[in-house]
Amino acid sequence: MNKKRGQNNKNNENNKNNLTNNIDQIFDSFIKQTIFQNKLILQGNYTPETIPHREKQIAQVAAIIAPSLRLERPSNLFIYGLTGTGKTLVVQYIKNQLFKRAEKQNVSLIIPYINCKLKKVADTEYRILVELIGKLGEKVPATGLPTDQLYHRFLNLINRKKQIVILILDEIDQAVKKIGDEFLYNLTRINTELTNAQISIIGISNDLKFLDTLDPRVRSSLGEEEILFPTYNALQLQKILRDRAKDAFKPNILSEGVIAKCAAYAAREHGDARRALDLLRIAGELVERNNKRKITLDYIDKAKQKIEVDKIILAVETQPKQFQLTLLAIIELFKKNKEKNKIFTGDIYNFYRELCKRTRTEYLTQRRVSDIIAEFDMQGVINAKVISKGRYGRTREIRLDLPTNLLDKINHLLVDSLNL
DNA sequence: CGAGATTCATGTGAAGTATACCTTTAGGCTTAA
DNA sequence: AAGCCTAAAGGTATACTTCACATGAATCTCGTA
Repeated sequence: MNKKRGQNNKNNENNKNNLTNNIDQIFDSFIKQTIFQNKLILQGNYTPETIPHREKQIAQVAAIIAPSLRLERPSNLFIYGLTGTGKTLVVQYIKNQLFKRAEKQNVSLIIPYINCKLKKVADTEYRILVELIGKLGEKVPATGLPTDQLYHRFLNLINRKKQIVILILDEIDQAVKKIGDEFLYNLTRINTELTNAQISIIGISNDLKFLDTLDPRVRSSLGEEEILFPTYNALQLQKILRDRAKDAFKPNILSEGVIAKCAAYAAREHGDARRALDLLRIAGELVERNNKRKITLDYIDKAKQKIEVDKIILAVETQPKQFQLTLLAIIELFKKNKEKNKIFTGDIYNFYRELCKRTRTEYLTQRRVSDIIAEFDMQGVINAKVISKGRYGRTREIRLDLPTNLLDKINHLLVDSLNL
């Protein structure tokens, strides 16, 4: 991205009248020389026809929710496994199949899918309900209504006729971590108030120990059935990649060993298939951007770097202003005293106050900043631990395990977006 | 020298406040008979 | 008189503040060996 911008600038300086021409050229080269046959196939939300090495899990899930086709309530299901092990994919796949079948048999099924991780979309009980009702085709305000009224609306909405609702809650551990497990209890209890419809819940979690942290009541009802998704090994990853690459790229685009390398990288990170596919896709995009016709091994490395950078950059970019200021304070402090490698809340807060003064921004209290730091920790941007320094008090010890070049990038990004 | 008290800097919980937004309601205005 | 619009009243969620108390190991204190 940066590279492209740089080129544009240069052209711009050379001859402003040529600008549209140049853009045209860029577009042209994109259209003509694509090495992709169907890039969608490599994208994260694509559901392929077959899912290799997940036959057993598919069968299990299908067996568990099959009763819905007879309008019987399926057991609640809890699915867990590390990221990129195909949990969401399998569930989506079965959801589609189930829909087809339900249509044929004239059974009324509703299967809303909600990702609880999305900040500002579904990270409170209220917002999850808003999202849920929205999926059912009804608009509700983003604020202002009592939560239990949302429950009532939801209830009435699905109870209008005899039907089964299978609620899919992805990244459920994130939501519970943030807002507690009470909403799950409420959801599981809805059934007792439903006369026509029935609801069951599919919870998906990346956290293997998540179920243990739940309130026993919730645990027993949510975990009526449990399925573990094991990680893929390198060989399985290769098969997955090969299957998808076959249709995604035009022939003769991949050099020898590209797939193996992608698979090896992903296998090293607990067999994350999504990661492997991203690697392949990004590598392809990079190749295309450089007007080459062949994905070579070194592009995989480039793609790997780009993914890591992009992921964090995106996370940083989308933060609210106060969060950005806090993060900037953390990063600047780290750059200042590199040798120490750890900093404390108090230092951050002071520096943060200074930054606020510089940007003429209202500053938040330390109480709030403390919570913000805790949130960054949860998001995995920083690494914080509450420690006691004995006589010298108690604080969070914050570490930042990011490569320096990335650090600088974020730094610049923040400085830019905050107008410093 | 060691057990227990003290201390510091901030974590953390609860309650309160400001803001933005929602629904309800009542009054006022328009309209059409 | 019926219908519609508007503004006020009363309510909620969320982000933040204020207040108050909790934490936990380094350090201090003081009695004892």
